[in-house]
Amino acid sequence: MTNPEVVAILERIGDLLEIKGESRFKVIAYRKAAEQVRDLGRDLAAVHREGGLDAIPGFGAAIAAKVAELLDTGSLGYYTKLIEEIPASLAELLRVPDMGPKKVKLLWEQLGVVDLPGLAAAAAAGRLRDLPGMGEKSEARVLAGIQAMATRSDRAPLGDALPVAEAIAADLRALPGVVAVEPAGSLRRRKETVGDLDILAAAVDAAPVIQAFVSRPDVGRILGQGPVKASVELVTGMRAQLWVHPPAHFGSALLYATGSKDHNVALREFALAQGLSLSEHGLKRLADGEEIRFATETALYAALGLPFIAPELREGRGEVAAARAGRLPRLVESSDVVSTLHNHSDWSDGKATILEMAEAAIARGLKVLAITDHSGGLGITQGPKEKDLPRQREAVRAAQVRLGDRIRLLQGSEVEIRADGSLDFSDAALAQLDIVVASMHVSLRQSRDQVTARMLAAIHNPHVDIIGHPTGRMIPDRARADLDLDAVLAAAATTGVALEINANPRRLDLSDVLARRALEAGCLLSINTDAHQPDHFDFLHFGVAVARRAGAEPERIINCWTPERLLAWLADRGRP
DNA sequence: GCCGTTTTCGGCCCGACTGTTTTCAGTCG
Repeated sequence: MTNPEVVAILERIGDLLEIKGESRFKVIAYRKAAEQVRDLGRDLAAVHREGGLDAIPGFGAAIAAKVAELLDTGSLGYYTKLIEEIPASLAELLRVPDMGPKKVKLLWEQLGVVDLPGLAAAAAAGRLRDLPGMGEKSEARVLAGIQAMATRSDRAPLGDALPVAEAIAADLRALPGVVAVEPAGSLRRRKETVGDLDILAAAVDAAPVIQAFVSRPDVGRILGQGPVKASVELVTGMRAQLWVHPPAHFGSALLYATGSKDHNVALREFALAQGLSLSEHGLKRLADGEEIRFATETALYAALGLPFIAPELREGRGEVAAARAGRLPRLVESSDVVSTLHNHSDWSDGKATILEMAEAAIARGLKVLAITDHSGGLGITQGPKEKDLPRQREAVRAAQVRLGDRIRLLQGSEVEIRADGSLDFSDAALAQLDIVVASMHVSLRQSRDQVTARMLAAIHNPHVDIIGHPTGRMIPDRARADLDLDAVLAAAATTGVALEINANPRRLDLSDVLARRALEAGCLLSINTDAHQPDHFDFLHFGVAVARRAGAEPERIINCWTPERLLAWLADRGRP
C-alpha cells in the first residue's frame, strides 16, 4: 500500500465521519493524519517497519493502529464497516461547491442520493427545492456547482498563478484610496501549486475596490460579493478572491489571508493561551475586551512574543513552537545566491551565446556562472560530444577574457545518466571539466530498482558534483521517477554530491518536502535556474522559495558560498 | 481522535457571505 493510497483512505474516513455527524474533532484528526502522510516525503511502509508510525505528528494510538493494519494487510476493518454503513461515494458529493456534510446527509436520507449522477438527476428534476433549508436558488447552485466541477481547472502551477495575481494586484494598487495590495494565501507561501488566488487590499473605503475587482474584464462570473470580500471566477477558470481591510488592520488581515489555515489555528490557540483572541481584525484581550490593531505582521507576531515567521514556513508544522523557542532557521534569500551552476547555451538547446548568458548573469549580480550544456548523447539537444569539449573549453576561455573579473565562468556539462546507468562522457573527459551536473531525461519510468541503481551509480561517480532535477517530476502532470529516496539521500550525504533544487517553475525538483528531507539526511543542496535563455535567470526566486519552505539556511546551499569557497570545494572533489 | 509551560481529561479558531429564514444554519477560507 502506497502513501497516496493511505492518504485517500484517511481522507475518505474523515469525509464519511463528517457526513455521519461524528465529532468534528475526530474528523479533523483523520484529515490531519492524511495531511501528514501526504507531506511525509518518505515511504510510510518504511517508517512502519522501523516502528515509527506513532512518532508522526497527528498519529495517536488509534490512527497508528489503523494505518499499521492497512500497511500490513492491505485493508482496514474499521473502514470496511464504515462503508457498509455509509456509501463511500457520498464523499465525492463534498467536492461540489456549496455542498457540505449536512446537505449531503440530508440528500442521502431524504432522497436516497448517493453519488454525483444521482445528485445531478435529483437537482434537474427539481427535487432539491422542497428539502428543509433549501430552495430554488440552492438547487440552481448545486447544478451550477456540478457543471463547474467538470470544467474547473485544477490547482494551477505557481509559475502560472503568480503573474495573474500580480497583474490583479498592480491594477488594484493604482486605484485611488488604496494603500497596499498583497497577493496572499498559498501563493504568498509559495506552494508549488495554487488553488484560488487570494488577494488582500488595504483601503479606508472598501466598496470601490470591491467593485473594481468584480468588474475586471477577465472576470467570468462573480461567485460572491459583500462589503469586505468578493470572490470571482476568471475566464481562465481560475478563482480569485479579494479582502479589503482598513490600513490599520493590514497586519492581522494579511496574516489571516496568508494562512495556512493550520498556521492560523496554531497561532490563535497560542494567543488564547495568553488570554488573547486573534482574528483578521487584530487581537482582543479577553479580560477587558480591549481591541489591539496591527498595521504590520511583524508587530502582531511581536505582540504575541514571537519573531516574524516567514510565509513559506507557515504550514502548521511546528513553526509556532519553533518561533517561540527561538529555533527558526535563518532562511536563505535570493540575495544570498551568488552562483548559478546549471545553465545552457547555444552549444546545446540554449537560446543564447555563452557571452549573452554571462551578461545576463552579471546583470543579476551573480559572481559564478557554469555553462553546463547537455551531453551529446541526449540527441535532441544537439549538445557537444566528447570530442567537442576541448573546443567548447576554448570558447568559455575566450568569453572569460572578454568578461574579465566581472564574473567567473566554469565549463561544465549536464551529463546524461543513460538508461543503463553509465554516464554519457568517459571519466577522462569528465575529469577535464570544471563542474559536472548529472541528470536523467530518459527512461524515467524504469522500475524502482533500475532507476535507483542508475542514480546511485551517478552519485558514486567521483567526477559528479551535482545531481540535476533529481526526481524528474514535472508540474503539474509528470510524476517523479520511482526512486528509493532513502538510498539516494544517504548516498548523496556520504559522497558530498549536492542535490539540485531546480528553480524552473515546471520542475521545482527537489520539492520542498524532499529538500527538507535531504537536509535532514545531511545533504548539500544546489539551487539552479537551469537557464536556457537569459530571462530564465529570473526563475531563481522560485528555487529559493522551495529552499525556504524546506527550512534551508545558506550554509547548506553551495550557490550561497563565496566563489573562493565554491572553487575550493570543487578542487577538493578533484577538479582541475 | 489528538494532546499537554493551565490540562492524562477537557479542551480543541474566528469571521464573512448566502439563502432560507424572521434569528439562523450551512459553507467556506
